[in-house]
Amino acid sequence: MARTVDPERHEARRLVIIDAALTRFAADGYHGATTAAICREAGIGSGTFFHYFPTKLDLLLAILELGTGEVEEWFAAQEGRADAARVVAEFVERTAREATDPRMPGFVRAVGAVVAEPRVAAALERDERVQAHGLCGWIEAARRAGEVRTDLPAERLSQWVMVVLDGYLARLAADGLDAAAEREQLGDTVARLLAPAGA
Amino acid sequence: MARTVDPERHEARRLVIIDAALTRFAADGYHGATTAAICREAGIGSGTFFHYFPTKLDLLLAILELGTGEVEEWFAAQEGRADAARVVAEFVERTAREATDPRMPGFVRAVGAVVAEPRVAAALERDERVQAHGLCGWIEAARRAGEVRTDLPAERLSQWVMVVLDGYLARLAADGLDAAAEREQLGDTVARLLAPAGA
Amino acid sequence: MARTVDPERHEARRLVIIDAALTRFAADGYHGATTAAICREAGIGSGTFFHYFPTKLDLLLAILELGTGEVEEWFAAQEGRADAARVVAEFVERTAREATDPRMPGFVRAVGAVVAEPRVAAALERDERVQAHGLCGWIEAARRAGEVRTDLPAERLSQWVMVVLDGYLARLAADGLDAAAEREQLGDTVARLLAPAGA
Amino acid sequence: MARTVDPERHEARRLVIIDAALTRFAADGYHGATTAAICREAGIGSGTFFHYFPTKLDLLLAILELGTGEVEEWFAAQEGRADAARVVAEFVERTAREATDPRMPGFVRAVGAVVAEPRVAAALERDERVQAHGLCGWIEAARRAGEVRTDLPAERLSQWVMVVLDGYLARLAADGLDAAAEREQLGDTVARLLAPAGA
DNA sequence: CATGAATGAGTCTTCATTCAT
DNA sequence: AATGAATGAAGACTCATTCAT
Repeated sequence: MARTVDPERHEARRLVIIDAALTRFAADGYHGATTAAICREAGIGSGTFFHYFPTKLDLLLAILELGTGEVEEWFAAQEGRADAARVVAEFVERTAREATDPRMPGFVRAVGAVVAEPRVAAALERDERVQAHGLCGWIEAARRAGEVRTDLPAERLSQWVMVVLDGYLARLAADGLDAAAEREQLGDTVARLLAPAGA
Repeated sequence: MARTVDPERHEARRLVIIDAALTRFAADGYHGATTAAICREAGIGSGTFFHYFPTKLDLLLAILELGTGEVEEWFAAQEGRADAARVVAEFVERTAREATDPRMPGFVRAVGAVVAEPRVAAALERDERVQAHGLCGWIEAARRAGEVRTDLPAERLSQWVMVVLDGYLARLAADGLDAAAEREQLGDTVARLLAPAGA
Repeated sequence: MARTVDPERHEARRLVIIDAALTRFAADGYHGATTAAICREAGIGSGTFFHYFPTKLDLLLAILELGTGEVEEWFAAQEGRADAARVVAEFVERTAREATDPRMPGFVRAVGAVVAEPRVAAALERDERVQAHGLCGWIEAARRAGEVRTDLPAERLSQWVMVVLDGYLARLAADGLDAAAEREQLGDTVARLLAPAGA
Repeated sequence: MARTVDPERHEARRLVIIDAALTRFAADGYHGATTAAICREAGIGSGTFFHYFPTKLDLLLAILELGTGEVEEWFAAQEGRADAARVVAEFVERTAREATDPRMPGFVRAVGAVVAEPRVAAALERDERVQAHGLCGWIEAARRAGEVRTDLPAERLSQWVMVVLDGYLARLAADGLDAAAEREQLGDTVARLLAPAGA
């Protein structure tokens, strides 16, 4: 009788809810996406929802952390590579690929609606730190290899790479850009940004 | 006889409310900023609010339109100038100056929370069209003057300038960038983006 | 300078407001008719409204009292007549004629929405008393003349005449009846109600 | 597995709310009866209210439809009877019995306050059609049996029966009539209305 | 007198969250 | 574990009424 807690089943369902939430948040915004709508999308009852997440906000945070974790893992997987400039370029490509999910820009906007919440601010900060730190290391290495301009410190350069990446995501949301057509251009823009002074 | 209608007083008060709303929206987001809080900030009663704006959403739209109008006027004022590349640079500077208002990034995020609303989407689209159209003309002129790369059409280039501007605003909000320190860098980044191929 | 209070002008304007209110109340109900709408209909400012009536409710009461007064006057004008049964019939006709104003049924319903208000209840009671009392006297006289049934006291008979009159008004409102076509039938119905037992 | 859905419990509670609303509407009118007051009367939380009815207006409509349904059922149950005139009389009695609920007249007035609402108008129209149609059939039959006057078509006669019924309800509300004492008189009045010409 | 801008108390309604089953 | 009925705090908005001009 005693249903042993099945961690796999639990995790699978958790992911279903996260995916449903991503869809609803992206389409309707954080406040526009009611827990009821998320439950409907996930095919669960409202009571079940709160078995998995104590709060609607916790669900948002879970999605955020999932993303941060993936970035962390990605950088961890690059450890030891010698072609620093290539790593930076591949990170940009990776981000562009992520942005291919049509829900991404909407989700980013949804998160923006709740940054006043300290826990969201913290999660966002951590995400940015992970990205900035990851980028910074490789940009520094590329700089030493003479593949990147030296008039600015690596920290600021990685911030500016993130400026372009964030802007790219924002313009996708605004329908100003076509994700498929502009992925290449994104790489070129970052290249121009990082190019040594007299290239 | 006593015509109490004082259009100036009316307009002044309207601006007070708009300013208060800008503050609250930026700090708490669209949904986080209650009409009560906006009224408190503006020093008016809740009834007065709805004397000036039929809806909280209409207030947001009024702010948006105010911004669009200023951009329109700015471009109208440049009409006839011959130094196209300089105009583009000045537009970027102008945007950076606007971004100096610490409420700007927060407000942009607040707007993002309501894009699902058709009227907001329309207002946003109009704003982007005005910016894109204004930029596009001058970039085209600068291109003909050989001051801008020719491998991409002016339309796409203006989109990419907006990528950088949007990203700049977003990173300011994320505290990744320091508005005062990076304004110059912004100009340089756009310059690199637009520079002719073999510069 | 000293504008002497012009009682005629004042009374005229008062009637304009009353007329406008009758229109709005009839069309939108008591709560549906906002003071703003009544002012618009009357062509006055909202401030002026409260110069003439301390309260929206007082306006309703004024209309009610106007009606009661007219009934009172009508009965006073019949004083001394000898054809009692004819007077009763003429009162019914008079009521049917009043009901010709397309706003009447709507207004009656509007009043119904506020009977919980003691002052309205009192005004209504007074109106009914005036009608019942007026009718009762003539029915009594007609009864003595053998023109009206004697199995019921005059008080109850006048109540039943009012049942038919009230029902007539209600059905007009419900579009069940056509005012023009059924006025004659109304007289016949009351006649049947009052006819001596073996007629 | 635990299907919590208990349709009986749901329906029971729905009826509790309807009953509470009938009480409040009757006492305070449609606008005077706040949802809060209805909830208090029903012993439920404000949130529960909207679990059962999407809108205060929908609650009113539900009551209306309940009444219409009962009339429909009543007429359906008479199907096949041969004593047409008796059926008409019994319908009048039935209506008088309904009017015994002291909340009835007040509720009717409450409905009157919202007839401007199209949905209410439609529900009311349907109710009247059901009553008129039901009555009309039996009056026609009675007419053919020589038990009812033939100088007016059955349609108009049923309208006039409704005039008396509506008026009866209205006078009860006005305290002009005593429900217990006058029920018999109601039957007599309708009988006089329908009696063949030379009775 | 006439005006209409300003007011705030009061309403309906939404929605995240709890809990008995 | 899963469910969904129940909850009530919170928020946008309406409108009769006041008052300075």
